[in-house]
Amino acid sequence: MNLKQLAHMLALSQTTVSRALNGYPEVNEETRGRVMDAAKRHGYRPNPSARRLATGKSGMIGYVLPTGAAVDIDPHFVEFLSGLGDYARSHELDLVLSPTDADDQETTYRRIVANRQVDAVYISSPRPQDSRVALVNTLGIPFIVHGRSEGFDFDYPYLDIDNEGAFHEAARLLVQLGHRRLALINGDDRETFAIHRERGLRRALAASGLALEDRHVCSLVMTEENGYRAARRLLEQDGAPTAIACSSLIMALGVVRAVRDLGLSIPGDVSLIAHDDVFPWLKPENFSVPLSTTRSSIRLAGARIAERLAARISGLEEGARGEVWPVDLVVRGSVAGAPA
Amino acid sequence: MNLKQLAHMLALSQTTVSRALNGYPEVNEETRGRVMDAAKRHGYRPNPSARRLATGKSGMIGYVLPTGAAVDIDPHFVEFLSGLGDYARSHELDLVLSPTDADDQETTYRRIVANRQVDAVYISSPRPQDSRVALVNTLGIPFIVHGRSEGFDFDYPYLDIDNEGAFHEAARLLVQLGHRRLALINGDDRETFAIHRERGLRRALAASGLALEDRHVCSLVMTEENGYRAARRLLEQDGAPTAIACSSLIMALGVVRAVRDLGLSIPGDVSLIAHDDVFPWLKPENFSVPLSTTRSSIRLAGARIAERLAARISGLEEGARGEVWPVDLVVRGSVAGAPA
DNA sequence: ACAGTCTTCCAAAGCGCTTTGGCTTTGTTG
DNA sequence: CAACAAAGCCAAAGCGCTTTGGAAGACTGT
Repeated sequence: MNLKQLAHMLALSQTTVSRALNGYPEVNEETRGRVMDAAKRHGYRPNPSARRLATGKSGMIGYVLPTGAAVDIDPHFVEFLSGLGDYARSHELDLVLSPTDADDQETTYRRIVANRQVDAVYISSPRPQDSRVALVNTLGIPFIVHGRSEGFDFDYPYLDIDNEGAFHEAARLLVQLGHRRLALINGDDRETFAIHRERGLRRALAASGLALEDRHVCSLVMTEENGYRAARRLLEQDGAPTAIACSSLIMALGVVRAVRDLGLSIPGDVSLIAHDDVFPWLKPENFSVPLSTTRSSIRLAGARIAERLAARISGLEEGARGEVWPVDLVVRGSVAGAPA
Repeated sequence: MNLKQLAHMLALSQTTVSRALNGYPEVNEETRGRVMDAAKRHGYRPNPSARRLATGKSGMIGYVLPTGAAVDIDPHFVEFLSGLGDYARSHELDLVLSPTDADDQETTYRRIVANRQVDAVYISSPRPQDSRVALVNTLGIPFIVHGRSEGFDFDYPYLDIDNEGAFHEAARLLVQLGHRRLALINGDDRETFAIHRERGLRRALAASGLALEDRHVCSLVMTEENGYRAARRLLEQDGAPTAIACSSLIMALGVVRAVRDLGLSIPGDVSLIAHDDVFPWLKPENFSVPLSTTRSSIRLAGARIAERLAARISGLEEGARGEVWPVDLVVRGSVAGAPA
């Protein structure tokens, strides 16, 4: 059942039917009623291929998915996706993933924009002066950055959490508890979120006349194994830290294992705070010692980004609006006063 | 730059240019050369919207993503996606995710097929007599099931791992080591994979005149917390099992925690084997006691499915070919002889 | 009653590609 | 050399929708 047939059986022109269906004003409400009704009765659904050829709109949002033998997709992605789906589901928005060689994302962005394959894109895990942000900004497609880039001479729309504030608060708490030697087990420090977290931690220390020693900072891909390695390295040093801030729950698993292997205890010998993106399958309160966290639901962020992208597509949102969400500090058993 | 312009500057008809570009035989090779050359030089890329309106082919594969407030996307999905991307990346295949109310996937399948939004779909986490499989089969779109359904009067193409064989082997090993009371911590037992694993385990036990007691079987969503709960329940019983087979590495984390909480040890008091889908961020060899596993890379499965879908789209693969991959049993420190 | 203004609808022109059917031109064959 | 086939190319008709530029009829005010 296509427009032509529908129009014919209504004894109307395609124009009128099309307009009636799409809510244009120049059609009699009574006629619109008839059209809507017939459309529903016959299960008419406009052909999206035709519509997109005519309008250039696809009703989809895009994400360039960096892949490659040496590239692992972040498990956080699933949670983000859940959130995106939460919104998209009720708005008939689809998401198209364009897998791309991680080193050549630019070509793909250009392609999907030139081809009008999607109406908007989002960018995740941005770095300072991220070339993707600059590119997409000039390409003129609606977009939102999940996270933040830095060092541009233009503004752009983003949604980020207050990573700096989160780790600032976490560190402040630890310092208050008497800790003097803090350590940071961070994610890839080429990414902005990691930079912000380190900054927040440093700022809190500086406020008390303390400093973060370089040897107390680790920056690694966020796996359990790397958490373990980092923690061992830190804790086996002379002048080992008495408190660790950790950028991920998965790494924290490794940290806990390392602490145990070394015959130490949490929080007796070392306090631990990790960032929690809120996974349904791994909860900080269920760690052998309940884990203190800085918490922010990445799933909610996914939903919000879908919402904002939809708003941008339909022109309801404009300009370079940045949105920064506060992060909860949730104190549980894994922090205590510094050992004497 | 569109076809019309390109044809005009080559002083050829659109027909010929189109045919030259798409490898049709009725065009002189010399002409084809000229066309190809000019196309490349001017960076001509056919407009996919137009092409798909004309051909009905979209160059995308689809996945209906069940979502909802109570629905969590499986973290395995990310690894599967990595694999899919590994193949898709080099073949300009995009993946479109259609988020859908988990209870109403059928509508979405009908929609994406009716709309010709994608050229093929895959289905994951199938259950016996899964309605999605039956539906998609009748809709006539190329598809592959990741996993297996059962109880149909038709065959269908799938890729699955030998879950039954895997858990059969695992159980056989445990029995050989003298274990008499095995337990199973399984995933959602409405899904085929879980049924197959239980079947494999039962079969191995039966071969030695043993049986799997109902109270020794747990079926839960695969989270760390559920692993913990299940293990506690099992191990606090009278006649507690001396060996546990577990369907997921994430649950195994919880099992290990429970064992520790109960003052027991692995493998002294209880042996543990888990299924490992191979995550980059959580490795069985790094468990406090290295974990024995049945191992099969879900990422490779993703790549293979993409490959087969592409083959089906282009007509290279036909019929209801089922493909079952063997599963490795990797023995590490978490299994030992049954306690006396 | 007449010009002017809405309101409501329509015919037709795209959007950019593929594909059908046919027309030349060249080559082959008896 | 006429007859036929094959090779190489083209014009035009879709694919199914949106949108432009009117046109006809109904309504207004004078």
